[in-house]
Amino acid sequence: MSFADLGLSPKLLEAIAAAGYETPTPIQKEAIPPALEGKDVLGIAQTGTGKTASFTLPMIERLSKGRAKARMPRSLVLAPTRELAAQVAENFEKYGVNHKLTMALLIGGVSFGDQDAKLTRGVDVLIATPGRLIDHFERGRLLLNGIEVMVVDEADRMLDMGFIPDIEKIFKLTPMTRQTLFFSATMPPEIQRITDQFLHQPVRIEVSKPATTADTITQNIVRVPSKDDKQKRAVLRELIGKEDVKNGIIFCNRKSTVDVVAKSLQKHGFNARPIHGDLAQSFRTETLDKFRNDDLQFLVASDVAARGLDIPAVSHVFNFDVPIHSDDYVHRIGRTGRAGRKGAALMLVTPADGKHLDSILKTIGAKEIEELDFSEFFEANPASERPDRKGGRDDKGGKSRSRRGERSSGDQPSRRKPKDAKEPANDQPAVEAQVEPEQDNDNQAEPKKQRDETRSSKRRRGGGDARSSRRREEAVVGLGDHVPAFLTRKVAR
DNA sequence: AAAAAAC
Repeated sequence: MSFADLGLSPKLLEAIAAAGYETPTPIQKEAIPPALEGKDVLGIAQTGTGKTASFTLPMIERLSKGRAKARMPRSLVLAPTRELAAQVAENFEKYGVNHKLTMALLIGGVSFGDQDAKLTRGVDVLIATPGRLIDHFERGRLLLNGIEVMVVDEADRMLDMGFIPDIEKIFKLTPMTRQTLFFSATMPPEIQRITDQFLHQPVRIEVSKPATTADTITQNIVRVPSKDDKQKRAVLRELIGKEDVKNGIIFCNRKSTVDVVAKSLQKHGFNARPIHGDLAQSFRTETLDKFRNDDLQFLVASDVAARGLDIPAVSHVFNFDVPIHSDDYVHRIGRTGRAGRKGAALMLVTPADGKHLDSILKTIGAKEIEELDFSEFFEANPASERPDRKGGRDDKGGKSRSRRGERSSGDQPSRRKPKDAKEPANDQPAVEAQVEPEQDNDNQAEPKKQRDETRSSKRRRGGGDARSSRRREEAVVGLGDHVPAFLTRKVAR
């Protein structure tokens, strides 16, 4: 079975071959033919299954005939995160090399004007995260009634993120005659309801999970006696030193922990950068690019990077924190051992993590994960009375130029009693955050703590609560004097 | 116990 058997055109087959693919994956085999016929597709599949190409290829085929009008895109792909949207765009570029398709990527955190200019010129493919798409729409810069194909990617994740009302709204703005390709890793009731409502006799395709746990990934844990993050960071360094790490992702549960761990690794001379949703988009993009190009060895990440991102050939995944939901564990370690390669997943487990570890073991269907013996390390470095490691840090920390001295006391574990180690990460970012190495974007320059507070209070006020989204639906914003009547009218379906 | 996403 080859791509040629799926009914794709020579132009497209050439691009696929040029990209180095020969055999379609199961979901591609099953989804592409009905999609080419114009049928709706409901794909139940995770990332790593070749899902993206299963919708980009038939879309390119379909869009190769016809031309886009200004502000009326012909197709729309919705993705939950900016990175994922950008990845879909790359996919279109890769497979669309022989087609003259125009494309716009509407995501937050980047300039509005460039996106708008593209919309004005007319695009065949619009790829977006829901927030920015609706923003454009409400400014009257975008019409969705020319949509021929609409794709919803990672729908269950959209549900987790509270995007479902937005998705429904967007569905209602597109013509009923559209073709819908809908993908979700799981089918919770809310998602089922959406597909019942908006898909027309879809071809349902379910592919099994990509080989995750047992097959290609070696999983281990390290028991850490203290839940002091400082000790965990020391263990992490020790662990990295013992492993033959080509490149690795280090997952933390909190954004603040991501910052601290990244800074700490940098100070110890590791090539590491943080990625999470509070960092400037330019920095996120740059970091991922570096990681993909092997210019970066360690990506310290929140769960923004746990799902969906296509980062090939990661040799190691480190779970600095035990994920709260066992699903997240599966997604995190799924970043390694991809495409049949070998991978290692290592996790730091403190006594407080027992419950979550149990649920992870249950989920992956294992009685236990083999434990690495770190007793010698802990004997040499007991958490409570370990001498301040600052000295050890300083001799490697030539990069961290400023103000280290004035806050030395803040970083001493002895200052804190185990009881109030409740928010271990909380006071430490303030300590380390300003030593930001080679970053020059303005977000980074602000004192971090304040930045976080501003953002979270903004979110609380503005965030997607029902009232504000209703307001959003009713108000027509930014259209000036010329508001076409059909735009102020609700679209009946 | 979190994270993600719009100015």
